[in-house]
Order: sequence, then C-alpha cells, then structure tokens
Amino acid sequence: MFSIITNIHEMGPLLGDLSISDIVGFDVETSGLDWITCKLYTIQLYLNDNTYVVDCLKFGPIKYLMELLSAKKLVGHNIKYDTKVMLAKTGVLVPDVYDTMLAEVLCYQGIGKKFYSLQELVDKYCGVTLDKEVRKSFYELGDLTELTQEQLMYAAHDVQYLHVIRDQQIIMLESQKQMRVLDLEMRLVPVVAEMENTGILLNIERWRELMGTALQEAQSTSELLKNLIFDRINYSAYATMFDLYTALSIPVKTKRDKEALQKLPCSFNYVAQLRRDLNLSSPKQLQSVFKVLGINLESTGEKILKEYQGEDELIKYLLLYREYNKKASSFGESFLEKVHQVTGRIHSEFNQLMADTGRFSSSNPNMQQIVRDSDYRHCFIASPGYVMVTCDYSQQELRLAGAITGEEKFIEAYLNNIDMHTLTASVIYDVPLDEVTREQRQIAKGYNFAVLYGSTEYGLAYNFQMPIEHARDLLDKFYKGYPRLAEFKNLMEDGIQARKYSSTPLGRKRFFEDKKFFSDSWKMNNYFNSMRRQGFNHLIQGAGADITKLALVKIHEENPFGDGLRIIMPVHDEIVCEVSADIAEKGRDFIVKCMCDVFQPFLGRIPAEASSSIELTWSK
DNA sequence: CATGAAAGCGCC
DNA sequence: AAAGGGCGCTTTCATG
Repeated sequence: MFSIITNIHEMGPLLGDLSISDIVGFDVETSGLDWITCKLYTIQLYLNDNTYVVDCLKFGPIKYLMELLSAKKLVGHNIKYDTKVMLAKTGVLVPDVYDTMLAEVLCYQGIGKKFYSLQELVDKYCGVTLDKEVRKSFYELGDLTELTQEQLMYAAHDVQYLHVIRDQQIIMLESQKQMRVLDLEMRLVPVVAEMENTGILLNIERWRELMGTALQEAQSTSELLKNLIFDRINYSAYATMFDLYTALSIPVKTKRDKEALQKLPCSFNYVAQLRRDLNLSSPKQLQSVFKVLGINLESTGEKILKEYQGEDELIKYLLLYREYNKKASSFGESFLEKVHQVTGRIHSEFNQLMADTGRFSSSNPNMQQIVRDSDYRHCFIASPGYVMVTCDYSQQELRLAGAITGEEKFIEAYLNNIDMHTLTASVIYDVPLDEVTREQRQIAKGYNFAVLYGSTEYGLAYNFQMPIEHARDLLDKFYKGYPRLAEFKNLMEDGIQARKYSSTPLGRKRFFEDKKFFSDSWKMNNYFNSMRRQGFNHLIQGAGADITKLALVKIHEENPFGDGLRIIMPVHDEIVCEVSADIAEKGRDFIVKCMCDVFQPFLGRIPAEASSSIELTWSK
C-alpha cells in the first residue's frame, strides 16, 4: 500500500504500522545537498509492507514525526545525509540507524568500491532497476512550492528495498564475523552526522594574516630563486631564446611566440619574459633547470632534493619555496571558502569507511592534514563559552603492536615507563638504555614505524640514507631483539597470505584480490609481499581505527553534559571536542576516561594512556 | 575545454 | 622491478 501524508489527520495508518514495526525504511528528498540550507520536500517511510510519503511542503509537525521515529531503527542509503537534514530541520538526532551504503563497503573492504549507489544495490539484491530521472526534478527545478503526484510516487520507490538489502548484507557480515564492526559503524553514523553538523569555528582574521605572510614569503623566495637560476645560466650555449625555452622545458603556447623566440638570439638581455614564464611549481621545468645547471636529478621530490642539498644552495631555497607555496595554496583563500555562509563554521566531511584500513578520511576541507604548526592550528577556535579539549592516545599503534604480538619487551617497557624508541635503539645498537644517543633514538623511532608499515631493508636504507648492509643489520637486530614480535608478525602474514584477508581484533576485515596466475615470479613476489605488508599494517592501523571509533561512540552515547560537550573531529589517534568552559576539567576527564576504557580491553597488561589539553584553540 | 593521471606534499 | 602503511588537495601535464 502506498499513501501520501499531508496533515496530521492522515497519520492514522502510519501510527498503526509504527506500533507493530521496529525497523523503518527511511529516505528524504531535498532541494540540494547542503543539509543546512536545503529545503525538505519529502520524508519516505517503509514499514509493515506499506510505503508512506510525507509531503513536507504541507505537513507541519515534522519534529513530532521524528520523535516518533527515534524509537525505531531507521534503514537508509547514505543515511548520514538524511540524519543531518533531520537534525538541522528539527533538532532531532535519530539514534538508531542502519546504512546500506556503509554496510556494503564493509562486505568488500579493500576489493570493492568506496561508494555503492542505491540503484546498484537494488539491482544486485532485488533484481529491480530503479529509475533515477525524476530525482533530478527535485533539485534541478529550483525552489519547488508544490510537489507533483509523479514526484511523490517516485519518492516512494527508494525505500521499498532497504529491508531486503539489509537482511542480505547481515547474512554476509555474519558469515564474515564482522557483526561487531557493523554494530560499531552503524552506531557511529549519528555521531558523525552530529559532528559534521556542529562543524568548527575558524579565526578568519588570523587565518588571513597567515595567508598573507605565506603568500609574501612564497613570492620573495620565488624571486630569489629565479635570480639564482638566471644569473648562472650560460646563455652563449644556446643559439636562440627558443632553444633555451626548450632546454628548460618551458612550454611555448602559440606559433607566434615560437617564431618570435626563434628570432631572438639567446642573451641575458631577454631574460625578463623568461623569468615570468618559468614555473617553479612545475616538476618538469625544475628538473630541466637543474639539468641546465649541471645537476641531474632523478626527481624533484623532497627526498631527492635533500640528498643533493649540499651541492647547490638553490635547493635550500627551493625547499623553502615549496613550504611557503604549499601554505599559500592549500591553506589559503580556498580554505576560507569552506566557511559556511549561514553558520560561519567549517563543516568538513568525515567518511567512516573511505580508507581500506577502517580509518576516517576527511575532506572539503581535509581537517586531518592541517599543518602541524601552532600558528595554523590555533586558528581553529572553540565556540563562545566553550573551550577546546584535544585528547590523543599516546602511541596507540605501538601499544597495539606490543599487545597483539605479545612481545614481552614492549610490555615490560610500557609497564616500567621506558621510552619505546629508546628501547628499540638500545636493542638495535646493542647499548644500555642510558647510553642511547639522540641520533640512535631518532633512527630507532623510524624503525619502530617502519616495521609496522612493513618496510624492507631497501626502504630503510633509502629513507635513512645508510648503506644497505647497515640497514639490514639493524633490521636483523630489531627482530632478534623482539623475537615474539618477529615470530607473530610472520605468522599473521602467513595467515593473511593464505586467507587473502586480514582481520583486526574487533573483526574488521580488509580483503585482497585473489590472484592465482602470474606472468613471472617477481610479479608474484610483489603481490604477496605487498599483501603481507598491507595486511599486517591493517591489523595494527585498523585496530587503532576501531579504538578511536569505539571511543567516539562511547563519548557520544554516555555524554552526561548534553550540549556542554560536542565532538568536533577525530584525527586518527586524536579526538577534539568543545566543552562548555564551566565544566572544562570534568569534560576532559570524561573524554580521556572513555578513550582509555575502550582501549584497555585490547591491551592486556599494557596500560592505555591518553594525553589531553584544554585551550581556547585546537592545540598540539 | 574537460578529464584524469601523476607529482608533490600536508597529516597520522 | 621496487624499494614503509593510510589518506586528500593543488598543480601540472597529457590526452581526447
């Protein structure tokens, strides 16, 4: 049965169905994708085999309806969006949802797509082809004041298949032993919805200042660089200016320009135009510049440039230019455009399952890659009356590595407050703890991470600029010094290679393509080695993601402070919240306790630890 | 002119 | 042959 609801008196049948149904298919149609400014057209519900379309242009008590629905499990496709719309329009955050889009990603994490459309899933699970043409009419015709019968009928289609899709997905996820992960991800949806809706406040004036400085520094460094370059070119080595343009890989766009340049003899006198045309952001041109100056670079990446730093002072300024230019472009005007016109806040997107490891990704803007420079981070400020509470796990992944592998030396170190990087240094350099030098500790820190990432001796030699024999020797000592870790890592990787998936302690899976045929043996080796690296890394990184997500859910669900505590964002092993200033310490203690409480069960004897700060701004 | 890949680099 | 895991953003460059 299909019915349209335009006023409260038409709700009778719906109320009847609600009294006997716990699970409701749910979808909304709006005028656009911005959940804050969009107009809500319809709410579609599917329950007890009946479809209801609420015409929100006519129906008044939407908040009342949402309160009724808050007692149910709402099933939707990308339901984070619908959740945000309802939160923004009614203030009601539906607490219990199931998202068919996210669940599908979980089923095929690593080998599947990042997004599945509803059409795809309806086709796959129900064998039905959905027509999506009418949907466009909702947001392509501008501001609608009345909905046509066709539009209302269309809106009804989407919600009818959600139950079936969910049932099938649950069968799959049960067989994969991912039910705890499914539960976690679904409980996380309202948390993320609320977080995105909350957004974060930016100190725009200060940001503008930093922007200006970066722009200026980029400009002056660019001039300096060009001086250095064009003072040193041997102009007599080229017949015409065109030859020099070619040598520098500077594109000459038009035929006219080309002919003009070919007529000009090569000379410093004509350098003005050349200066303007040289693009320091072009790797291709830069590489040619160095070649002309007598330095052959494999690439112009930072790693290579640092290798050649001693050979030319140009490189020092180029690296500086890159730094300033990065700040000016990525953290300049474009960032300010992300400030929402209506709320005045930045509402980044946080995607729960974009990363194959289960980590969050962030975009529009990416809050997880803001420069770790206090000047910039201090631009993100707490709302009036609030303080910013920044909490991060101390060595989340290293602790997990110790606990998961059961490496006794890790455990002892954490129990006795011994710095892990110093310990590793003492292990690989075979010196007592109190004789470890700063350099040794620095290298050891790299080794600790390198092992989690599955680095080879080649990679280590390359990254630390040391002979391969040395790198191999240190790696040998690492594994000899941490025998349990070495043994367990190998064992886990064998299992991953055999099963073609890896699993975190919570049960989160990352699947790998099951290739059986290879054209040659190095391709086969590459495939297996890569799978072992990614798989072991998933085990650790994914476990870290599980824990941060568990903490977010716990903070949200057990929050005793109401609007006095708002989650702002996760940054992998860090959680940033706004807390009402009068309960700052209590709020901080609560957050830290939640974080440690969810971490400890995964750590055995290793203690969970999180550090925190209370400031008016984001800090680190 | 549009689109997508690659380079480079920011973060954990 | 490549040479440490996971991302997103900006710019350049090649292709259609």
